[in-house]
Amino acid sequence: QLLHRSMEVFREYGYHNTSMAQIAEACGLLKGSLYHYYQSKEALLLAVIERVHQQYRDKLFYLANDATLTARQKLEHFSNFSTDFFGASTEGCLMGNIALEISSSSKKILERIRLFFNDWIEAMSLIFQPLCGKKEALEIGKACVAEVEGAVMMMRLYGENSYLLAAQQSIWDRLEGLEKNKKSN
Amino acid sequence: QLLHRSMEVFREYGYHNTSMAQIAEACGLLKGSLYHYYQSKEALLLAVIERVHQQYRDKLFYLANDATLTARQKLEHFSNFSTDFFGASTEGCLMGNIALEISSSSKKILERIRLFFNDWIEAMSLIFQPLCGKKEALEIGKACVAEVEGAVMMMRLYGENSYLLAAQQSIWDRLEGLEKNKKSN
Amino acid sequence: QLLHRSMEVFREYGYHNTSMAQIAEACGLLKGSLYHYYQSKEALLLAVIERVHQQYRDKLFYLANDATLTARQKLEHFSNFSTDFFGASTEGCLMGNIALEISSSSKKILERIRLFFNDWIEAMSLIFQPLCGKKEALEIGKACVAEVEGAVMMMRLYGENSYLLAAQQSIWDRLEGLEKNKKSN
Amino acid sequence: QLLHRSMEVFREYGYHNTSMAQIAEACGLLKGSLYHYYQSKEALLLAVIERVHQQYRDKLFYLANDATLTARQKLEHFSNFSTDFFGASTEGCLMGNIALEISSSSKKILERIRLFFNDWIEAMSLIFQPLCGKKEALEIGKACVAEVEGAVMMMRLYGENSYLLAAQQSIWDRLEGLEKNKKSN
DNA sequence: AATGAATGAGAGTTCATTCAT
DNA sequence: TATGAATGAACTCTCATTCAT
Repeated sequence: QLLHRSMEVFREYGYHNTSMAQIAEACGLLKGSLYHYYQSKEALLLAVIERVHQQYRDKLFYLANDATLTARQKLEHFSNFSTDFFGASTEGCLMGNIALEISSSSKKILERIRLFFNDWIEAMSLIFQPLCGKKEALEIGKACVAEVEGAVMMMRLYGENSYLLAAQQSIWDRLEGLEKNKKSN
Repeated sequence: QLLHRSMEVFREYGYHNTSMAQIAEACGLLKGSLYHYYQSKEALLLAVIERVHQQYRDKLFYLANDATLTARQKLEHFSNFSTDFFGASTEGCLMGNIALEISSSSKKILERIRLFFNDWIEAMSLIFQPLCGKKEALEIGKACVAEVEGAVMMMRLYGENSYLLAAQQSIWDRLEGLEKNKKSN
Repeated sequence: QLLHRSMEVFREYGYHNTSMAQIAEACGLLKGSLYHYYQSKEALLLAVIERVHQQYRDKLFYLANDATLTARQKLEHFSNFSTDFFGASTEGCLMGNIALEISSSSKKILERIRLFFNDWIEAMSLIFQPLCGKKEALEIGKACVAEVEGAVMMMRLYGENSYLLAAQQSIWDRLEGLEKNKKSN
Repeated sequence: QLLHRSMEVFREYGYHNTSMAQIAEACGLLKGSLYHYYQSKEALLLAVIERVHQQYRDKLFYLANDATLTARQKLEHFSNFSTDFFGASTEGCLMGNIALEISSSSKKILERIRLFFNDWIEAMSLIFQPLCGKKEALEIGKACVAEVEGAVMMMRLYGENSYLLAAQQSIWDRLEGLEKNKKSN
């Protein structure tokens, strides 16, 4: 799959340090051939981002809306997904990696990545919403996403995944704190 | 100051998306002239990183060792420093920005950046060490650094600094949790 | 009609600045499909040139040989044709446009375009032959063609057709000059 | 001289059929080096055009304003210049060659070339102004320029310069016609 | 007859780097 | 110390052309 292979290359090498020839090679093509599918490197990245976002939506974010699941169950899914997704390699998160280096060169890409994080944050906040106010839930959602991204960044830097586990634990702690709070009321 | 200007450019545009001409212009030089000071782009980045690390050491990290300060006082300094340092712009953290994009292309730089984070983590853990075990303090230090970096990443992505404040609050919460724990023992 | 659409594109954009994809699009095809009709871009241009030449022959040049027409009547036809043909747009003359840019890259095309101009010059000279010597008529024919081409070039440059009218007037003046000459003999 | 060599290449091969490598080779450089002087191919062409225009101005057009010269003397200069300039090769006129092929791709260049022709037309009309009305002189100027350009185009097409001589003769005829007219009044 | 995936050469351009001045 | 000309490799992208379908 062209987009999947491109994603892997972009995630590992970043945007500016990835050449079309490199991507083409990873896809078993010549660099000129890529332009048959995407009209530019930026358009290719955009398509990659959209695909990744779609995957998150289809496999993860939609669960946040599922009324039959408890907060714990939802968070369980989110934790597992993160572990599977980020834990598979130490290349980190495509969205995070790209976001940092692209923000100076392509507003279009940056905007697109923001949409992804908006969704993620919203999903996280939906998990916490039953346990606290809407506004507080949003703040927690933002904090959780930032925490995971920070952990993934450190994971990439050090090539080890203990950070990721710690971040997940921290999120569970938040949940438990809120649960305890609620009961005591 | 050549290194300071270079730092700003690298932080904003990243490594691969910054050209020597751009740096030279920011320094009021022509690109050929840069090679009188540093023998390559990588060497220049290395020097920039060293300087930034040195600044952190001289202005912040050394405080963690100061036996006359309480944990709260130390954390106060750390918070203020972060607010001043990262809050001044939304370009984020040079070390974090570069770490993500460089990890695939220069092991040397990556190693150097790890030294910085090692120091930072150690400093953070020294703050918490009086309140808990050494091992736990280290885990907390790692988590705090990851949390701040994640917040700074989101700050760069969204162009707003609310994430940074939340991360600092979260760190204070950890401190207070430990303090309460200790008293109750 | 494939050749007609191709002609329009070549006339507007020239040879080197026209891509097969552009031509294909103008013909409602994909670029690969063009190669079912013509084996190369050059062959396509050649066919276009031949078709245009044929049209000139069939609609205009043959009149120069018509013994039942006077010089004035012939010139009338030529004037009207030019007005219709070149006046319809300000894209100029395919033959002239291509001649200038192709002369360095394809002798074959150049030769073919010369055949067109040879015919045109001969036709013009046939108009004037009854009024002067054969040799002089040839010179006049060459001058007339050059004058029209110059005018069409300026028309393309300035996007206005006053030049064309002036050139036609100048040709009429030549005719009238010769007629007066002849009568006075 | 970089601009001179570039002019020769552009004149012979046109704009789109000339590569930067070709120009560089003609200048004894590598293609990348050209960008030290001009930031793009278009900018280089623009500079070439400006230089050629300047040469015409300095060597020819200014004469049209010289009140100490008669119309005949001025025209003499113009004829000689044309003979020298266009007669030296059969590559034709840079301005005309480029004008035709560029008009579809660069409005900027086209506008610049118009400035050249505006000057030329004005100079020609200044020659004729003493002999007729201002408005008529302008029409004559336009016609003369078109005639020369048409001749130069044919010269390039056929590789012979008889057309140029005929065009110059035609211009002299116009002058003599006006002179006769004036005397008879 | 027509498609569209794929090619491979070459285009314009950028850039880290060198070096004579 | 600083310049700026020059390099050569690499980059993104284009395009005429081929070919299996």
